[in-house]
Amino acid sequence: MRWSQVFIPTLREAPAEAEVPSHILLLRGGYIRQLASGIYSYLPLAQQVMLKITRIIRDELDRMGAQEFALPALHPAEIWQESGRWEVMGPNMFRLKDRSDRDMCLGMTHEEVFASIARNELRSYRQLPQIWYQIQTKFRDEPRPKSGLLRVRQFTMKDSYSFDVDWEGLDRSYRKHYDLYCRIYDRCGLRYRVVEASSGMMGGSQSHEFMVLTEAGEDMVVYCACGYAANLEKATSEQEPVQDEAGPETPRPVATPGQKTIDDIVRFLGVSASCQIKSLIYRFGDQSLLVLVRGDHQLNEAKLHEVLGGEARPARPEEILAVAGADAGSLGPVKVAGLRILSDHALEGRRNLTCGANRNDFHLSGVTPGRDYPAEYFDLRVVQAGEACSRCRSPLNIHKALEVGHIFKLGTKYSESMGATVLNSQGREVPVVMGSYGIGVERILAAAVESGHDDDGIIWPRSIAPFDCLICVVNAKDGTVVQEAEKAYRKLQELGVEVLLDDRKERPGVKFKDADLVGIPFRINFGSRKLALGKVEWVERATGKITEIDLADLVAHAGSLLLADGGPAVA
RNA sequence: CGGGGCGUGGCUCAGCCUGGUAGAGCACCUGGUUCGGGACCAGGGGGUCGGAGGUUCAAAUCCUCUCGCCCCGACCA
Repeated sequence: MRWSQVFIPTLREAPAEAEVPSHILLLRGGYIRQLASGIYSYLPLAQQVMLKITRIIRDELDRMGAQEFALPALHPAEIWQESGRWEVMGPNMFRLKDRSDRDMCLGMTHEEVFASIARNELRSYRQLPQIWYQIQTKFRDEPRPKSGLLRVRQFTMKDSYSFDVDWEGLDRSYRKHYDLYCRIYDRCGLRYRVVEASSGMMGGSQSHEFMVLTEAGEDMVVYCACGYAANLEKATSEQEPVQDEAGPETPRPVATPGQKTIDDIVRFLGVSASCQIKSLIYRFGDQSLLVLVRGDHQLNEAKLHEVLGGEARPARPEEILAVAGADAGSLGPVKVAGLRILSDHALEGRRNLTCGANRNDFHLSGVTPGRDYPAEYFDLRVVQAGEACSRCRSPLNIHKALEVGHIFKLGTKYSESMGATVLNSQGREVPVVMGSYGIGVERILAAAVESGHDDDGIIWPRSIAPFDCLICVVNAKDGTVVQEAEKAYRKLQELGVEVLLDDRKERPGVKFKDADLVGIPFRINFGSRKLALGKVEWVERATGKITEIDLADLVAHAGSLLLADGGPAVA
């Protein structure tokens, strides 16, 4: 392609709405434009990248024996009502009515549609396993779209679904996808981690997320040199034992006027945070819960939801007062009537702790769990960096990360609710065991920019760059330069190299700035002075390294460098 | 949804507090000079100041409402 004929509207300055690097650079580089909050148009360069990524995804899935479908994005309400998710999805689902006033929606995901095909068509275990996939647009009315392409309301997802007759089959399909995803992200040039994750609204028994470590990410991942890695929502750790303080051996009220926070009590009573009980009141449905964690720990709401099997929310101030007779800051588990008490394991077996007295401006010291209050124990705390890995006891790391893929063992959740059954080898009717697997295509693109850029612009991994290389006509008025560049352009194209020719009548500085911004991995400079000596410059975008090569060797050089491997591209 | 911020030529912003002729840089068009890291000179085109209502002799500016966008908290690829 010729730059003069491709629409690449680069911007000198970053639009005010962009904050994260990928958003800024994709706008400035002329890749994307925003249509509305969380809705973007992909311009020709971005479309090239999207095609590169989907080509890799297709290639890997097809090689695995998965079959590509194309399902509708527009769904009738019925199938979502059958699975129960018409309600569950709430305002995240784009809903509309057709001309006959029937409820419809835009697909957020396609378990229901695929399950409806499966239940109508799959009859026998002999037809299994099946792996079905599509690369298609998803619509989710996110509460808060943000960061350019990182969280949007319309996006492209590769979603695949496996159907097996039993759980062993699901394990195999799941493992295949796990390995497949690793190959896909490797080929896309991403550095990622696979972490244990919670399944959220998808339901199911086991899931892994594929995470790219980046500051722009919205998740936190916990990982260890030994290979342990988990989403912070799911992560566990070992803790050092804490020395209990000496105390009255029986709960004793202490006046603590105006002292509300854990830190207040540390200063006021000289009791360390690890010897305090943090008491939180939550509402779960129409009941109130008292949730306890150690004073220096944080409650992990995701774990609480897992334990409860549903969403709980923090109680409002007036609810707290009604339930406990005191305000937040003076709450505790001793002598609270009629409340289910859920405690983190870290409080089990401790003695002489300090907590609120359920009376404003008073605390209790000498509180011993079990003796002074009953509790159910669960893992409810947020892991903190530096705590010991529960596998190898090394200190854990925590880093921000962006989720680029997620695989779930769904089990029979959808096949049961939607009646997708087959006869097994014993002739018994059993629900199909399903898995579902998703890749966010735009997120791969955005993650690549987040982890591949410098002050001048984007640095694409070679495998997903919009072009393999750029020929820069440095001196556009020099007829010989133009002629030779055109000749090289044609030769490289014939060789099968995807090359962009910057044939614009611009000054060199403008072209260099644009080239760096757009981020094509290699730039070949055709300049008057060097060309007179029979040389051109081969410039590597990532390093800025310039190699002079003989014009006569250019095609061979490019061919060996750009068409070589076929294996994983290097970022 | 709660909290904060911003809407002024295509882009970045000034002007608003203290009402009185709508501005700058970049981009764009014409001519000229430049030509290896976002050139310079001269001339030119382009804006219902997000929208509606109000106050006023007079509103980009003050008031009310509304829409949009961004950011911070609970969700997800």
